[in-house]
Amino acid sequence: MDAYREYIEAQAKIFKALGHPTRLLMVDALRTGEKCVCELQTIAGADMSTVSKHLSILREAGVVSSEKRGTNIYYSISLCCLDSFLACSSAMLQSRILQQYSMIQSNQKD
Amino acid sequence: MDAYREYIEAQAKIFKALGHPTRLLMVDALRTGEKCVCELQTIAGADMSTVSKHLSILREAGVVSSEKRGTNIYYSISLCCLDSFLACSSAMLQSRILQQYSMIQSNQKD
DNA sequence: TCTTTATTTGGCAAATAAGCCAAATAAAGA
DNA sequence: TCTTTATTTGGCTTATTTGCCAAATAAAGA
Repeated sequence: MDAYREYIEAQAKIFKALGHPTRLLMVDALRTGEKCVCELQTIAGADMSTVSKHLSILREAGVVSSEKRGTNIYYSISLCCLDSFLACSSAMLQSRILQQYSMIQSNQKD
Repeated sequence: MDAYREYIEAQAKIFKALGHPTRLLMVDALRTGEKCVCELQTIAGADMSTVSKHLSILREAGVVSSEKRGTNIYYSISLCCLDSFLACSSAMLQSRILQQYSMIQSNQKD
């Protein structure tokens, strides 16, 4: 049962890494292809050191990987199922909004 | 662009809810079917109030939903794609372990 | 109505995470 | 070699989260 605990913790680490707006924003941007830290800084709109720390959290969780090329370090997505993750959670959010909307409708509150 | 920010934040909230060992453990247990809070307490091995607070985080993120029946409140999974989430992240963890293992092998460190 | 049982809430202390500045590193170019 | 540029690390403060206790709630049963 201890192996199970470790496994749960590793899995939680992945979700936790994705569970921060700035990190998710950067990961979402990486879906169109790799980007260097400076590009990600512009996208995130945060201090370079903050961005760097967020990226290392994502890297340690296995969500992204980095490669140095020339002067820059390029980050890209390494969690293969990320697209389906995001598609799924996005569908869920959308259906929730529709549900709320229909509740408002049936209550005639608008 | 502000709607996008909101959207990212809502999505991050889902991941954040799953990003805690105790919460993920409970969610994983719920995959076999609904459970009352007291059952989840036994599984989590934490104080009842702690469990209750974790459950409300999961509920607010839309991961689980609750229904009162008789004396108890039963929680069940409402995030439809949870199974594929977990299957995917688990496959990813497994491949990472295999990768590390083959690295150890090729370095003859064991 | 009074208890009991199941669950949530309030409040607080301890642990953890975030974000910024300054300093370190590392590699490329002059 | 000395600068410059890109990125990471250390350190510190502030904000957030966690987890427990005690108290509140709510509904069922005696």
